[in-house]
Amino acid sequence: MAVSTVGAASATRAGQDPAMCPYRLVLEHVTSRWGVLVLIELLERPYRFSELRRAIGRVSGRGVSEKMLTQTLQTLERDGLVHRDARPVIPPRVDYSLTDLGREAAEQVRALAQWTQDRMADVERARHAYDEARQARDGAHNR
Amino acid sequence: MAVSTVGAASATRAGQDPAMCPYRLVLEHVTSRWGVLVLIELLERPYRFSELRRAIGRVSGRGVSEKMLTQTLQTLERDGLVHRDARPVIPPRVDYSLTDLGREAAEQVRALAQWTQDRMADVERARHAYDEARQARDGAHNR
DNA sequence: CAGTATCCGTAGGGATACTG
DNA sequence: CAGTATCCCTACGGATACTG
Repeated sequence: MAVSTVGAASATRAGQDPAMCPYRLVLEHVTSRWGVLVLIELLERPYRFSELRRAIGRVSGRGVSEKMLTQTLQTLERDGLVHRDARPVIPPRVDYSLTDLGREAAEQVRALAQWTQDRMADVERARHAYDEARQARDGAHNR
Repeated sequence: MAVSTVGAASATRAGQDPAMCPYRLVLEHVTSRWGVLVLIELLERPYRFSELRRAIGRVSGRGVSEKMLTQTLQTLERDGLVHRDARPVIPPRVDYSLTDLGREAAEQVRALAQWTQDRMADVERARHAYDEARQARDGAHNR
């Protein structure tokens, strides 16, 4: 049975909408495109800004824009998940790391990401089955 | 230490970009705004289309549009997480439920949502601290 | 009821240039 | 290096109307 009140949903644009129940906002920060990646990477070790940027955009297509990374980090910092350690040296050096709270979140996110990877085979099979069924249907429809 | 390969990230627009490593796509489907809510609701019990629509948009602001719910459900169905049971009666009746695979995903998502709720107090405190520190800084900056 | 098809607005997010 | 400030565009997602 349900764990408790999680089943109570809300909606509206995510962004800054004040009319949304507060926990949904945090959830969206954590599950956001870059939020997910930032948390997972920081679970490994602390990172500097540009270092993190490169780490995230490692594989395929271009990575995060500076703007988005900044924005993501600020949001997560404000929520108390990420710690920002800016040291007044030249050139500037800023290290980002997880807080205890952030680590808890990151572990859950990583678990989900890991699950996704582990189950990719099943997903791929489901997709092919779906696509073939669809094609058969559309074919019948057109003849 | 890291569980394995999850730390390897990718990027590019989520949508249908073929150049993104496949598991990231599934992760984005699962963590998408409506995907999260659909999975959590369906964990409770099966739902009919409109019923699900209403259940999701229960609390605050307006809920999901038909379009978005349809799209979300189709994506999740294609990924093999949701089962669609369309019965040829009049009026049409379609029930959505979780597959075994979907249930695994949904449980992780619900755990994350639950965690978020449980830790809201900490998050709120962090936010106030952040906002005050920021205001103090900006104040000093302007004087 | 359960969708599909269209039109359309907006803000999410990328690229670039500039600052401390 | 680590950001901020701007410009700009597209695709996410809402509203509406129509179909099976």
